[in-house]
Amino acid sequence: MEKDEIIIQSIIDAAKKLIQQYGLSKTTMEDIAKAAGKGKSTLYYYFKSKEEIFDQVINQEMDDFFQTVKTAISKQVDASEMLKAYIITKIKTLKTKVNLYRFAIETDLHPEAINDLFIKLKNRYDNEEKKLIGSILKLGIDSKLYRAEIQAEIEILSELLVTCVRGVETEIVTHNKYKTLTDKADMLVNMLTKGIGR
Amino acid sequence: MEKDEIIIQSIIDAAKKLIQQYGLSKTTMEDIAKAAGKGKSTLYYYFKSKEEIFDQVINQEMDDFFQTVKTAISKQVDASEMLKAYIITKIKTLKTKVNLYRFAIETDLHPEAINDLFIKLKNRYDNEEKKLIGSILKLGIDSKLYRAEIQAEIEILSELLVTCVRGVETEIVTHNKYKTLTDKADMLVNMLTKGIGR
DNA sequence: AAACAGACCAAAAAACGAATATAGTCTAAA
DNA sequence: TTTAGACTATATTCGTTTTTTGGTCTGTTT
Repeated sequence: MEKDEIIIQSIIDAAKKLIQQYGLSKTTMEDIAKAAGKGKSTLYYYFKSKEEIFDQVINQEMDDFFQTVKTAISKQVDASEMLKAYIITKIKTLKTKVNLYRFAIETDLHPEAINDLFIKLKNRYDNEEKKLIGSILKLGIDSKLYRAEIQAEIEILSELLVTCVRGVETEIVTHNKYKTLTDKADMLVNMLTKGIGR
Repeated sequence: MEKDEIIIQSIIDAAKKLIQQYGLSKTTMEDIAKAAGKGKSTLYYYFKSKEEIFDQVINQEMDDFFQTVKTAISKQVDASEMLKAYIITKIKTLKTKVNLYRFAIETDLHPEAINDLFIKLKNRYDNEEKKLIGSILKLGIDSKLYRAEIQAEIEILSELLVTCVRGVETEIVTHNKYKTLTDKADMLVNMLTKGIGR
């Protein structure tokens, strides 16, 4: 890593820690500067605004999140197991992140600033997620696990799956129903593969 | 209808209209009284608090909502068609209600009062919805459309389906993706019955 | 009594202005 | 090139006053 990259990262890390402790709105540029052992104006040498720092913090967290899910998927042997791993890992990781930022969520959630943030994140990662699921389905077809006919509908099916998992996600995270997670994941994937019809 | 029932309903109707126009928090007891052509204290003769009036308004709307969905389901010939009708009618009806209360949602959504409301509604209707889906699945099994084995998992499967539909709901309502509604409903039910495995 | 109105009150919310904090800039020094 | 610190204009917080509002009480009409 270049020297200035190290400094940039140390600033982001300082901001990350402060956001976790105090929330977005209570974290000031001076707090960050002090925590990073720099003067405030130094931050403006590396970043053009407060928002840019926050964006980077959030992007790093999201990338980390996504990476965790991808790694879990890559360890599985077939498409159906991958889908299960996707659901379970995603929700578990979400839980730890929510826990990490639990205080920040409490203090910041009401202002609509956070709402804009969610929209930004959704636009950014929704598509990647669809593509990820799409590639798993494709793999399932190629390995003869899934019927070839679904190839034509793979796009909308991926979208549907992401949406369904998001429903499960919301249910589980907002109502603390973690016990049912693996059951639901198994059932969803079983239903998906075998169907309930006779 | 009894005379006092008529008056009670007229008060509720007045409140309903005002809530749609101005939102929960901007609708005062005096507004309601004036709109109903009564004095303020008269409202307290029929209702014990403002909250009680609002609860009744919301309950009526929810019952109406639920009734619309049930009616649509009852017109279908088999379980799978019922499930499709459930998804489509629910989301369409939701859309019209959201539209009706669009202004109220705008002005009221931030305060956490509305959050408590959602929790109340969820607790109240979630279970009814699960039972509804459960009964459709049961019907599907009885009519040999669905495999008998799923009988054992009917509870958790209903819960899963409600959750998935809620995901689709959120996606469609918050991102105005109404065009994809019937496609998604068809695909979800097809996936559910036939599965994608080979 | 049943159904209502209007004055009334305490408590909550809105309005307002002063004090404070904060994002971002500028200048200069290391 | 990198950093600090003083500086400013704007946004936020905070304490105070004023207004609004849910709810009660008293009394009047039906």
